[in-house]
Amino acid sequence: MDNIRIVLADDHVLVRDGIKSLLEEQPDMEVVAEASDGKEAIEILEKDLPDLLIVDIRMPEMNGIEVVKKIRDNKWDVKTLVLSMHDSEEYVVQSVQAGADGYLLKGSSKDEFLKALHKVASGGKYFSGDISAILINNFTDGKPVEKEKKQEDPFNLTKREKQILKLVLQGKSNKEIGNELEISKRTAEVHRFNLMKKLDVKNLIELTNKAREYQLA
Amino acid sequence: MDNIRIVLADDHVLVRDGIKSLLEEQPDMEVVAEASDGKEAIEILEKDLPDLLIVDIRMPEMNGIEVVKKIRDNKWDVKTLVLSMHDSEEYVVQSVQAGADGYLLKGSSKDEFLKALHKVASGGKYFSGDISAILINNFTDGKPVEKEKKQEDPFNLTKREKQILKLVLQGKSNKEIGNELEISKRTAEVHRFNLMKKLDVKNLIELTNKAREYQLA
DNA sequence: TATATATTAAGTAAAAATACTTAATTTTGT
DNA sequence: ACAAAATTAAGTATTTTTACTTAATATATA
Repeated sequence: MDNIRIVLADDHVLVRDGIKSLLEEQPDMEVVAEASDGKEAIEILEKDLPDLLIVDIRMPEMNGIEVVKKIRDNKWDVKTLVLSMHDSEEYVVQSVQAGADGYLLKGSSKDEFLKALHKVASGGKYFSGDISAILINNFTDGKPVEKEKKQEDPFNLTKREKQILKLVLQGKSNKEIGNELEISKRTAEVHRFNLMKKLDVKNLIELTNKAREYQLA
Repeated sequence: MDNIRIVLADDHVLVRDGIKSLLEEQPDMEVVAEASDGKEAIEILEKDLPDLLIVDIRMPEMNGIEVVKKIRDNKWDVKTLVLSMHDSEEYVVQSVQAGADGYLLKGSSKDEFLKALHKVASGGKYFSGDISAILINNFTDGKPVEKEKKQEDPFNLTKREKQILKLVLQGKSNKEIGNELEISKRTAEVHRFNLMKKLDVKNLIELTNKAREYQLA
C-alpha cells in the first residue's frame, strides 16, 4: 500500500513544522506540500491532488472552510481534516456543511490527531468533541439546503433587529439608537429586549460574544 | 554536558505535541514538563527549575509575559523563549521588558526555532524579526523601571481593579461581583467607575474592547 | 383579501449603571 | 514609622437597562 500523501495548510510555520515532524514519524504518511494560506492551498491542489489535506480554519486570503468548500464544489478526491485552535461549535457545523471529513479541536492530543488522520484517510469521518457521527449524517443527508440557510442565522433575527444589534454592539444606548434610526427610544428598548431573548443571553457581554461567535450583525 | 531541560507552556495540546516531537529529535534537548496555562507553568517552576521555558504569549489564567515577569521577579534561573503566533511589535517590547531571553514570531521556521533555542540556552538572546539586539540593549540598560511601568500597564490599574475588570468582562453585575469578592456592591461600583475613567471609555463595549486590546485582566 | 409577521411605541416597575464626592481603614513602600 | 497609595463603602441623583404587557399600524405572503 502506498503512503498517505498529505498537504498541510496553516499560516503558522511553526505549527506546520510541528505537525510535519509528527507526521514524519509515521511510516505510512508523507507530507508532499505545504501552504501558508488558502489560496496557496488551492493552487497546490490544482496541480496535484494529495490523499488528504490538513487545513487550519483561520488563514489569510481564504479560510480553511472555504478551501474545503472549494474541494467539494470541484469534486476533487481529497479527504479534508480541519484543524481549529479554538473550540467553537459553529466552526464544527460550518466545516461539516462544507464537506470536511474530520475536525479537530484544540484539545486534541498527538494520539487523537493520528487516530483522526487514519480514520479520515481510510474514508471515515472524525470529529473531536461530542459531535456524534449521527448528527453529522443528519446534516449531510437530510435537508442540507434548508439547514444551511438556518445556520446562517440560527436566531431568526429580523432586518430591524440586526440593524439594532449592530448599533448595540457599537456601544450605543437605546436613546442614541432611537435618534439614529429616528424611532422612539422605547422601540429601541423593545428590539434590544427581543434580541436578548432570541439570542438567549442575559447581559451585554454575552450578547456581544454570541453575536461575534455567530457573526451576526 | 547535560541535556537542556525544557518546559513547554502552551494551551494548545497540538502545538505542544508538535514542538515536543520536534525537540525530541534533538539529542541535546529534553522536555521535562508541560503546562497548559500560565498558572500551571508557575506551579511546575516552583517545584523544579528547568534550564529553559518555552512559553506562548496567549494563555488562559496567566499569559506568557506575566509568567516571564514572575520568573524575573523571583530571580529564578530559567531562560525564557516567548512564542507568539501573532506578529505584534507591542508583544515583543513587552516580552523584552519582562525579561525574556528570546522571542519568536509566527514566521519562524523549524531551523530558526532550533537556532533560537540553542542561542537562548547558552545564555544568549534571540529575537526574530527586525528587532535588533541594539534596540533590546537600549531597553534593558536605559531606564527600565520607568519605561516598564508604562508599558506593563499603560493604565496603572491596581490589582483589585484588574480583578474586578476580569469579572466585569465576564458579564457580572456589581452585585454579583460584590458577592463573589465579599465586598459591598457599592465598592464594586467604585472600582467599575474608576476603571472606566482610567481606561477612558464611556460604556461596557468600549471597556471590553480596550481591555482585550491591551490584554488587561 | 385574509392572515401572519414585523415594526412601532406607550405603561409600569424594578434593577443596574453612571457620575460624582467624601471619608474611614488597610496596605505598601521607603 | 510615616507617607502615599489602595481598598473599602456610604451618600445622592440621574440615566439606562431589564422585564414584561398591551396594542396600534404597517408590510409581506399565502
